[in-house]
Amino acid sequence: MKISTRGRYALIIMIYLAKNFENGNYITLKEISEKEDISLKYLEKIIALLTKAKLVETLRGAQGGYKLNKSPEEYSVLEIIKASEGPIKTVDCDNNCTKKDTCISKKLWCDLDNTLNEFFDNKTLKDLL
Amino acid sequence: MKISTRGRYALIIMIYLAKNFENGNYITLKEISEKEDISLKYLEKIIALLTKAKLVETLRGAQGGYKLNKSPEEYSVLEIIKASEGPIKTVDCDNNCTKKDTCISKKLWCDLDNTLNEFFDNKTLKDLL
DNA sequence: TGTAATTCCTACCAAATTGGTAGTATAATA
DNA sequence: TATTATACTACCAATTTGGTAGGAATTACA
Repeated sequence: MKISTRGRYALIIMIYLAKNFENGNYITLKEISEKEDISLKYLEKIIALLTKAKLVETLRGAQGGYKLNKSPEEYSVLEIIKASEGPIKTVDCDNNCTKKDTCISKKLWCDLDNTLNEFFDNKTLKDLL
Repeated sequence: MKISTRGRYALIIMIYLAKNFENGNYITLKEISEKEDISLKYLEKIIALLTKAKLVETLRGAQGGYKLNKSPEEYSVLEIIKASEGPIKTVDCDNNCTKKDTCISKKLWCDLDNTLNEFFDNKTLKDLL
């Protein structure tokens, strides 16, 4: 029942980019790494997830970096969490489960997932600034 | 962001005991293990957490086993989850964190923990039957 | 056109957590 | 005292977490 550093650092990155959204420049990971005091190499791995999910725009090479591709209020925290931590599924009740038809707590976990999805979906990146 | 088998199996055990609460007998883990198809040895380890938290009453030896010590509607799901999985803390923002004063997402994680606590606290063991 | 800056990609690794198994000691009951 | 249970301790494999390292590809700019 933990949010791992992947999700937390992803959010830190996105907040940093959001703060610099207005001027439209690309921000390097090096800058974020130094300002937030998180290893560059680890941030590289985490932002790769955000890039893959098309949450950020990237430019390689000199003067390159990352920036948001829409304004902060258009990002839900949910999409950032999902991109970095994967979909919210607090238990693995998949179709392989042999007891799924009689499982008495299935509804509980379903409700939990819904509650969490709603919690994160109701918050935008802008709300965090 | 997962509920581990500890929490899930703990709940299964408690639900099983709740179903047998009326007759007042001790239920053996062996029975639960067979009915729920979960290894006896693993269940032993999990119920030890519930015993330690005084959520169940135990009797050793022949005719022994486990039973609830209060009625199902008096157990919140929260206390069962806490006993088996530990307190709900989705991120480790402890006092050691050097950035805790400037941390922009601290409130988010606090709200999240509160939401989860409330979610589980509002449900009793009886609600699951 | 060369070079510095920067992302992208792949491989590797240690520590912690998860999900168990096994054996034995202890207690209660018939 | 034999049987039935829980209690306790130690161990272990697989997975996840939280990284590190090195180099290839790309771009801007002097």
